Amino acid sequence: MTRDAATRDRLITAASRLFGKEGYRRVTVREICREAKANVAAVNYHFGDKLGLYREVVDQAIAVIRSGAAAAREGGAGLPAEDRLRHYVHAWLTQLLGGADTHAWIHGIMSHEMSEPTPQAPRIGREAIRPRIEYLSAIIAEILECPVTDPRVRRGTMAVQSHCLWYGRLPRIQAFARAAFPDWPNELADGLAPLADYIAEFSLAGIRLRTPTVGG
Amino acid sequence: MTRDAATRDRLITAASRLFGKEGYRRVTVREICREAKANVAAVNYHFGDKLGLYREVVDQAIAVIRSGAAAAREGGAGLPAEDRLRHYVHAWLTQLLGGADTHAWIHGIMSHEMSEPTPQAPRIGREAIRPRIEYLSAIIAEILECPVTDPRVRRGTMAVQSHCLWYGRLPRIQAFARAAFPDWPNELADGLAPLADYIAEFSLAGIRLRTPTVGG
DNA sequence: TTCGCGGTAAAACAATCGTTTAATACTAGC
DNA sequence: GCTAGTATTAAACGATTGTTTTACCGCGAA
Repeated sequence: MTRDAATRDRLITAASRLFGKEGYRRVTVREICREAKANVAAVNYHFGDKLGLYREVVDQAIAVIRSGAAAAREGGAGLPAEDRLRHYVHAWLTQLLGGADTHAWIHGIMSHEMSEPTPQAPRIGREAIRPRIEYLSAIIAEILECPVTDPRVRRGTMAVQSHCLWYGRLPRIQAFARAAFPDWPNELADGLAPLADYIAEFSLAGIRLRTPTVGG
Repeated sequence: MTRDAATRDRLITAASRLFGKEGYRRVTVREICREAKANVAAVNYHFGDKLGLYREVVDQAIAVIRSGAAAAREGGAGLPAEDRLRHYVHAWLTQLLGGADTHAWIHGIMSHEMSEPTPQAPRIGREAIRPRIEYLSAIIAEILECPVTDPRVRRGTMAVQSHCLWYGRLPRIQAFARAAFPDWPNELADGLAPLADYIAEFSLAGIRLRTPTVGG
């Protein structure tokens, strides 16, 4: 690895952490370079411009997400649909909240892309979110014994998605909650297994409803 | 109403819309003044600084939210707990997605405060979110026939909250979804009643689970 | 009228942003 | 050991940000 690649890597590492934490817009090039111990011009030299660096970070994020989705797919192979959903929720929450060495920055980027999209947003939708949605939809369609085009499949998928992504922003949510309720407990005090179980069972109960969704 | 109050109001109106759409940070003072047809110095003259204007906008947002929560409380008075939850979901989604004359900007502000907090975030937590959480928690505790301090109440509340807030960002979500699936349908094609019903029934099914949440 | 004052306007302020420049330090190839 | 090309550095650039300044306008009171 040449000197070049070293600072290149340091820049990507720092940028990943910062972009994940604060979003593309809020992070400054100077901040990245300070953390990477590189000169201010390093970003433009190695990546053309700030968006070029971000594009590279998004590349890595997409790759990790896809491999994670593939792992979840393989890990659940052969299991009945409901167990595959339980497995999926577990795997995703682990990826989201798994600890210090986790890829939390990735979902930080996706979360920020949701509230403040960059030119990379469509790519993230196509290459990172789509495989997830397709996998989850197939599980739910199997549970409901209906085609994946059924509206209930889409809504059930959104329900699981929203629940998991909500807890993916747990630190921020708890900061808010503790402003309102000072003794709000730490949801992960007993690890994330109880939480993942709750989300899975809660979702399964809702998905299993076969009644048409019109009216009360 | 003096000339002064007129531009003051125009500034608040423009700022509410823009802050709700883009968040505090991303909106510029010049942008607000251009939309309000006021001079660039008007913000500093009337509100001290940009944050003072934002504080005033947040004041109004909190007032509207609290009155909305009070209306939902009264509208559901006397009903059984499950119907109160259905009513609550309906009312909230209406406020979130009700149309052009709605207060969507309010939840835009809250959504942005979640991913990019400002100094106003704790106040929003205390004065806007807390009453909501307390009301919803009381409903769920009644359904579960348990004290509001039970962890299942908190998790059930978060489940409803996450589901509703997810659809509160429906426009952005659909933009993302259509990048991945070009023919993603419009969830509100038949109005928001079917969607609200789905969310309510989905949530009730999950909440009704009495089984302890540990293990599978 | 003249004065005082709240409101508005144009211009400029300092700070910060992403980016560029020009010079220097380093390394590989002959 | 010299050269060519790459990587790094300090400094500055132009654009944009929130804010301040200064002058001006309109209008009721003395």
